[in-house]
Amino acid sequence: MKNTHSPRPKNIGEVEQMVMDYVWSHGPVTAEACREALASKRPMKESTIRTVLRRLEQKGYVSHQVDGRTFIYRAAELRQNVAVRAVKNIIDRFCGGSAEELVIGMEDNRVLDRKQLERLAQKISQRKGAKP
Amino acid sequence: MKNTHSPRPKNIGEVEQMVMDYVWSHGPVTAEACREALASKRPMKESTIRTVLRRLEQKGYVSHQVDGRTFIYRAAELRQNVAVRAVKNIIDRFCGGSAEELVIGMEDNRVLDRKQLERLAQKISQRKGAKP
DNA sequence: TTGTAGCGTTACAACTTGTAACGTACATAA
DNA sequence: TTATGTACGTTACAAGTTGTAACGCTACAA
Repeated sequence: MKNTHSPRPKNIGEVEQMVMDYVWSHGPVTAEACREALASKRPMKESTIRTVLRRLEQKGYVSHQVDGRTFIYRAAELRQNVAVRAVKNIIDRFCGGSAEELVIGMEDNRVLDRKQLERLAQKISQRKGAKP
Repeated sequence: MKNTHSPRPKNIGEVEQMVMDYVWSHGPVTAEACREALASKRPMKESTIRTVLRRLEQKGYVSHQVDGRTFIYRAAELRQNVAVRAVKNIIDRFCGGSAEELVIGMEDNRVLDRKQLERLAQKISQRKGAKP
């Protein structure tokens, strides 16, 4: 296994992750809406949630657009794409770019069970004909 | 997409990763051997490499065994398993535990190309009959 | 004009990561 | 037996990250 080190992507903290979850689940949000939604799980002051959102924007996870005096934040990328990039990074770092062994290893480690693997194989075959 | 947050695993730094790469590639190593091997890419003082190895041990990536006065460090887990756990974590955090969409997304994002997907499907089918 | 909603600036503590000087324990050569 | 070197732990420190928030500024409403 070779090991190509790609530039490590900006990590995401625990609170940051929570906020992203909310932004991904519900569409564009204001800081206040976000704060209120997370209030039960994670009470935050207004300035706190705003700092978090600002940092998420610096990291490229969200972007904002101004509506009057209010910032509307929205996810800059699909959740799935972020996940894929994160996985790609792991593959580069640990598997020399080859994802195949990894996926097989996912069964050995029960990340995917046999049923999921079968559905997976099926989906893959369905896509055989898809355009590049 | 639900989102179950599993306890986030100890991250691994850049130098730590390099050291792990070496430990994974070559079997059990002493601190000195490790230091010499990485010297061209990353010159480190003796105490530095030892600190790194000690921290890696705290994080559970390596374990050591004493031989006379010398510590022999060895990987505590297969590289592949660490990779799989890292991926599993991403799946839990981003995909509510379902890896399938992720793998499909890996083609859309060209992490896996069509050929790899086909080999993958083939490998999966080969394993259909394997014992659990 | 004055309160206030909504944002940026600044700050700070805890933690992580890379780096290393220094100290300690033990073995071996002189 | 003493001096020396080997191999390790302890301690430290700077830079970066993350969570948290107080404060202050500005524009709009009453």
